[in-house]
Amino acid sequence: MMLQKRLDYGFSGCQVPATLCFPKSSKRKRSARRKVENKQLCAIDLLATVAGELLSERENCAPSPQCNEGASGTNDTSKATAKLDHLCQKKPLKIEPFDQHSCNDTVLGPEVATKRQISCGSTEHLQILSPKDSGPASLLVKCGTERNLPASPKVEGDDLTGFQESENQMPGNGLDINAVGVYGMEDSLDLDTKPPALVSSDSSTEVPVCWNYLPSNSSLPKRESGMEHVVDRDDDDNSSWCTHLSTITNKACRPQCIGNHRVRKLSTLKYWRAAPNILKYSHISDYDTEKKRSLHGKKIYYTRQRTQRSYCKRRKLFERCLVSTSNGGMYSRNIPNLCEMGGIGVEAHHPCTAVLDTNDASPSQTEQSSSYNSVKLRIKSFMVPELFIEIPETATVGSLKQTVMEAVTAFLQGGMRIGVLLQGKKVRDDNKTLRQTGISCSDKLDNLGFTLEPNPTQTPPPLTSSGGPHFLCLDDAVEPLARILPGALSIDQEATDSAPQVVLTSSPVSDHEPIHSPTDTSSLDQTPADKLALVALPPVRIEALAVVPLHKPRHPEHVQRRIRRPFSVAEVEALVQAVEKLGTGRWRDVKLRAFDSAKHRTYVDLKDKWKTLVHTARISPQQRRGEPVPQELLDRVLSAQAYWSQQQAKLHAKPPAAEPCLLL
DNA sequence: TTTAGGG
DNA sequence: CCCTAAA
Repeated sequence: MMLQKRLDYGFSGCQVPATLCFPKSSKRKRSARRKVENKQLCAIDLLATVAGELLSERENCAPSPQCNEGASGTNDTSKATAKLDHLCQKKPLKIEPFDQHSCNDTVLGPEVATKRQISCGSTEHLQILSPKDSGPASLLVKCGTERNLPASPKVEGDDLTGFQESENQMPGNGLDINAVGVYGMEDSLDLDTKPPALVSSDSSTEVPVCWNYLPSNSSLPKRESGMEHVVDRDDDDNSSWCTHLSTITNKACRPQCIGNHRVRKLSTLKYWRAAPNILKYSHISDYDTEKKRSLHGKKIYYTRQRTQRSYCKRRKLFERCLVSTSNGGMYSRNIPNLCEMGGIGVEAHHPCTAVLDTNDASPSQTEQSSSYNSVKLRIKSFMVPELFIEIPETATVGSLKQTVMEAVTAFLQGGMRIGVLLQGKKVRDDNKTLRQTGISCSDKLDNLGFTLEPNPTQTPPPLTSSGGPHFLCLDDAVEPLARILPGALSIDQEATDSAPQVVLTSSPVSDHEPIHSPTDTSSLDQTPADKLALVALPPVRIEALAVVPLHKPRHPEHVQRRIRRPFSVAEVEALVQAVEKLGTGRWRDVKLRAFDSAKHRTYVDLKDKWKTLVHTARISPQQRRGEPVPQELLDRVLSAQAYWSQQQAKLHAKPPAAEPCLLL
């Protein structure tokens, strides 16, 4: 155990690339609409098809001659589906770790992980790739007049140079299976230093800005340049657009201005905060988080405020790297939480904006344009839920791949569903047309998001992978930081620490936080179904859903926001009891007394909770949200608050006075 | 590190 | 929950 460091990989989601568009099955005339609805796939179903195929074909993957010929123009989504099926069946997925610090998308070979500096406490990029050598994988579904342009090849060279070079520059390797260049949008916007944009001389193409400054232009073989050959002319009359199963870093390296709807320069600091749940590295356990904090200092996760003023060269180098990845895919923000398995970037293509904007046009107008009136969405990727993997440092990259594959496979066994979010609200009625739903206007398309959801009717996937030395588990909604350690090490330090601890009070708040073993079902209040339901968290209000670059967890240096973990009534009870006893100014003692074994509750948390409790108690019950706290408890909160604030006032009044007695 | 308070 | 200032 001592000799074998383990690698904790937190996956906030794997991205499964996909692109599709579909007709807007909505017309003014009811009959027409019915016709459309009957004949064409509902958008949601189509999405499900895509996702399902992408996710299920991994088993049956016959070699494919090619799947990369451009799709022929058609409005028929059944053809589109067929195309998707075709693609999916022929394209097994692969799991590849790659170097986040290089634009090469360098795929690691089967070397030992340690040789690649995939080391403990760091996070490496992982991605789900389209199959190697399968050619440009286009999931493009033709709609309207767009044509499929040459897709970019995926680079899978063995050149590890970038990686190696970066090793000394980075505070650590990021293992980030999440995808599209989300790194440091905010950073990028604020830094003056940007890598030179590498712009192709080919007017019809744009070569992404890449952070490794590899020479790149369109004349170079794309397989060497490691960049996508992006053709993107949304505004063309031809509505030409090219999509592909792009890889994560490829996305990350996309040019800054590739279309009005593609890139938003947003200060993601704001959105980061606005969508903490999806942004955070929530798979990292508190333990890990705290470990990191202690390692790097508690201020490391500030973004620019800090990085700008106080960081060393290494830091700057890192941020330089962030810059060029700043324009990753567009992703929905304010997705409720990662337990809904992340958002999916959606891009809107408007072949005929005028039509889209003429919802109030006369029927004839609408009718006339209806054939041209389709909704084109580009789903850059699907995300699978967070996974937590622990793997020996001596494990090979190959086994890492295998482990990740098993994790993904295990999850996918349960079946998937697609959720549609429009402006942050879940669209539940599958029978509505897109137009009825509002998925037709350009502005709303920007607010469209997709989630992958586990099929609730399926049995949860096994928590452990079969055979291998690696164990993995799904993050569950309540305990998103769950992890399972390999073999005999299934009790980690934290468990060891907390297990023998004696809770001073009969506090119900012992820390059941991480799942330390597959058999640990002792978590309070949680049924297994709850644990595996990725939407089990309490409903989260979603404000305006907008599109921002996918916030994949950023560099591990940027410790992510912690998971929100609402206090249970039992915890509130314990807190109230402790505060009654100790007062409102001794949060550390409160923590020790009542929450000592709840590692995820800090004294700051308790103080904050008390603050909110007091507030809750003072507002009307109608205004309260979340799990209702018994009025009796709230009353106690108020009285304790009153009492202790009075005591505090007395203390201030006459300092020499003795400490107030614990009357309660 | 803790506390206190604003965000 | 986060972030900080101040103790």
